[in-house]
Amino acid sequence: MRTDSRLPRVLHVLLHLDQTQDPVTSDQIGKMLNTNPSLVRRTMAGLREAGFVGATKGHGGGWVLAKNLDSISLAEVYAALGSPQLFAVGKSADAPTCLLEQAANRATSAALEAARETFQEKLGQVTVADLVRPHAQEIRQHQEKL
Amino acid sequence: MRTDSRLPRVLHVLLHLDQTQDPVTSDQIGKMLNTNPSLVRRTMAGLREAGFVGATKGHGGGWVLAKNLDSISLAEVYAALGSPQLFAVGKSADAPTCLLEQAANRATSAALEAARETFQEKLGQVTVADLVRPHAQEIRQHQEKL
DNA sequence: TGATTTTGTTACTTATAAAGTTACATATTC
DNA sequence: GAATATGTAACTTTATAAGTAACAAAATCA
Repeated sequence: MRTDSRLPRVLHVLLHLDQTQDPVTSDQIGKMLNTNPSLVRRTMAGLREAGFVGATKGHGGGWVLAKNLDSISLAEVYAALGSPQLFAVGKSADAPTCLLEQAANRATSAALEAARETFQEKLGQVTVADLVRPHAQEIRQHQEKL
Repeated sequence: MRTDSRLPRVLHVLLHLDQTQDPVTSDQIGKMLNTNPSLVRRTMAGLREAGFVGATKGHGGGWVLAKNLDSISLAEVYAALGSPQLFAVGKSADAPTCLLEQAANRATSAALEAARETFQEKLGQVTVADLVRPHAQEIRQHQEKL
């Protein structure tokens, strides 16, 4: 498949929404993302369900932030998108009978799961607001290690 | 795309090759992997170039191990495959001009790169031989932490 | 020598999931 | 009632590994 770019895209959108009070239409967002409004609505749906944004119809409608960006971690954004498939690499089969194949799958899965944990940890340590606060991210991560 | 299962597949093959002295044909390997000989040859090509296996043509030909499995780490196997694309998730664009998009990409890439490091570390701590030596993998990893 | 086996490689098709597109019902505002 | 937006369903496109077919080259066997 193509590379899934929904996470950076919605982060981008959230940062833009934070810069204005007025609702931003899917059409305007589509222009920011170089895509079309329908895809924007589909992609943002998860964030709406999670309560991070609100959408209103009709004249003057559009998307607005419904929560402060410093109270939303990147991990929550990823989850709101439905925790999309992270890896392009995976096991050979779900439940092979061959013991050697099982061993190969176990080792592959173990490395992938460890990587997934790191990914989730990293996302959990950063809020969306941190992204535009230079070095805040590094400081926060350093403090967590103490 | 489909999930890339080359890593567990070639690990599976290496473990099988270790169980016999005779060359194993691509056709026989194809039956183990539920695929066809041509794909086997294509997939194994990297391991041949890396010197992990050898292939001989003609009657009685096929694939044989060219190196001891306890001297091959999973990281080396992954590299021999050409270090395939690990993630299904990625940045929104390569070099966006929007500063907010840059920030979104930076954060996404940072989490992915941290995950990749974990993946590589994990693969580096295990040899192919470890896969069929129960608990050897855990012991080795525990020792590395000391 | 000539038939057979097997790899090495190229070219092409299929499968899968996100991206992209189109269309329209529904809701809100003017 | 006209215009503006979202919500959603259906469909097409794209990208990449898997899968397939075909054949030249090399090695073995009779």
